[in-house]
Amino acid sequence: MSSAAKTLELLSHFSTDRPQIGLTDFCRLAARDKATTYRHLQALESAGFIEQDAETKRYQLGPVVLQLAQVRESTVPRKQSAETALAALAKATGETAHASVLSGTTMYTLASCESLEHSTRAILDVQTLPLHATASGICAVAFGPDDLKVAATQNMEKFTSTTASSAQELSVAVDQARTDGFAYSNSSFEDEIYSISAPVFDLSGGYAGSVSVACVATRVTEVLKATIRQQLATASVEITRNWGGTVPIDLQKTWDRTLSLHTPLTQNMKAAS
Amino acid sequence: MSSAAKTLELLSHFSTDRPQIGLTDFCRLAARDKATTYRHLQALESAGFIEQDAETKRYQLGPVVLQLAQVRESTVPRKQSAETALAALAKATGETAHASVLSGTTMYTLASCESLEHSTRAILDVQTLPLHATASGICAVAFGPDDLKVAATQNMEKFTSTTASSAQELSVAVDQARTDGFAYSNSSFEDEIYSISAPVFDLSGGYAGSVSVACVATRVTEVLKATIRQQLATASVEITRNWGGTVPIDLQKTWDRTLSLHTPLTQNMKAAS
DNA sequence: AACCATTGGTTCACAATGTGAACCGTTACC
DNA sequence: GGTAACGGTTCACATTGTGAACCAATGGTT
Repeated sequence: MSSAAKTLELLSHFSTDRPQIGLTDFCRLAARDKATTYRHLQALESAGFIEQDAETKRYQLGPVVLQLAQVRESTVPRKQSAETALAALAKATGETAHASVLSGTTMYTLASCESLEHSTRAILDVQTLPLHATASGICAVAFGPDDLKVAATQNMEKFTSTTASSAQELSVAVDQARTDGFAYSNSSFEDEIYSISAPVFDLSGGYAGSVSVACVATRVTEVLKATIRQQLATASVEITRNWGGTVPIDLQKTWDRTLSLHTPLTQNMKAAS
Repeated sequence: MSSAAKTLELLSHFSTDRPQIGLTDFCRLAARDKATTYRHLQALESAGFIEQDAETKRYQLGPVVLQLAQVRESTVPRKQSAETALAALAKATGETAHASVLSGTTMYTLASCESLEHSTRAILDVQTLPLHATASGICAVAFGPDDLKVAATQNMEKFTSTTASSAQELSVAVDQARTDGFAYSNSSFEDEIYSISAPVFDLSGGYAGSVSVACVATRVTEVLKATIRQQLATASVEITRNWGGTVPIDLQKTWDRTLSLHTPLTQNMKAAS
């Protein structure tokens, strides 16, 4: 592992829950020597990635990350162009909507939007999402590049009792996603969270990310699931359009079939032609 | 220079003008060996800071920077809480308003807002601002921590014919800023741009950043300057409040004096008590 | 088709840079 | 006034970084 990688790794320990970190804490989190950690922090600080609170001596993210984010968004405007669709999705479903993007073989959460309808709701921290344990991840494996299957089985950390722990289990979920057009996860990453995802595409024509709805598991019914699938399809089309792509026609047909199969009250008799 | 610092430095070459960079270009920009640069890029890529376009093989900023920015903004909400004031400032002055923050001895642009009033206007790229050559920087030296004076004289790159190139010249500008409550720069960083800045404070009680108006130099008149000063004082008070600080009372008095001295039509006879 | 220029990527001998146990000074809490 | 926890520093040691030279692929030129 390169020294630069170790240095960058330090930044990943910041989160909204832990926005300021002291030297000793960093040593614990990174499991590294104090002197080493200190040097790394110095490098980050002199580059503007972090700054030190003059009083508490603790470190926090610096202004440079805002600049980089601005450049990224002005180049590849993913986040901003997904947000309105997410808001609509959260409103229509009454649950938490979020979008994630694939970079390499890692899924990153991009934005999330909570519905105000219920007092209990899924809360997502900004983080990376494991491929094997989340609806977003399974969606990526199902509709993304082929190497993701391998990457997913590489690290199958068991987060909960229902986390897939073998390539077989994963395959079942992926196959389901392919036949349904939607990926599911039932408390397999975080307890009591049921998620459904749909893929989003960009101008390269390939899979770019997932749009998902995370529900409080106890609230899930077949009716809610049907609503979510319906809304996810709409949201995926919109975000895909914003990202310069188009939803593959056969996926659209898959959605149509799935939606008509599960519509609670028979009202929609169109089948995939 | 640490290897990590060299690696991080690569990221600074991204900008809205140059959002994608190839390996060879990086070598040129960073003046470093190809193998070295490649390893650095690999480290950045595996940490999610950059991603490679599969077709063109060029690199661009990755999703991680968005997450970091989100954490930073949710912790220290500088950018968002400055934006409404900047919009008002741009609207009231008809010129480009921007805010910048100090981290260590470096000034970083945080946000900018262009007025739509004129077809020609100042355009600011996201970048770091030299202390000796910009109104924001001089403002920082005048109202910020003492070590900035030294830092400013350390690197006095001559950007234009009017860039301050000696500690004396800088001192004059800084003294002017202290007696006026506003800092000025006349085409000293970019040609044809005249800027005025006011300091902004945060909850530590000290200088935190500058709010500025950048004008097309040919449009500057005494009347416009008076308007800008007036609006800057208002904007500084508002942003300072958003950042949890208060504008020092003696600075307020300085502003009052300056504003009354320069008010074109005698209407404001109050002097500093 | 042979040529050259340019690109991204890789190898390996060499040495610069990174490493961590032990250390110092300060603060804060019994 | 002992001591524990913190941020920061030193120095002998070795892991890690370095860049000239190399390879393979692409694309334009003669």
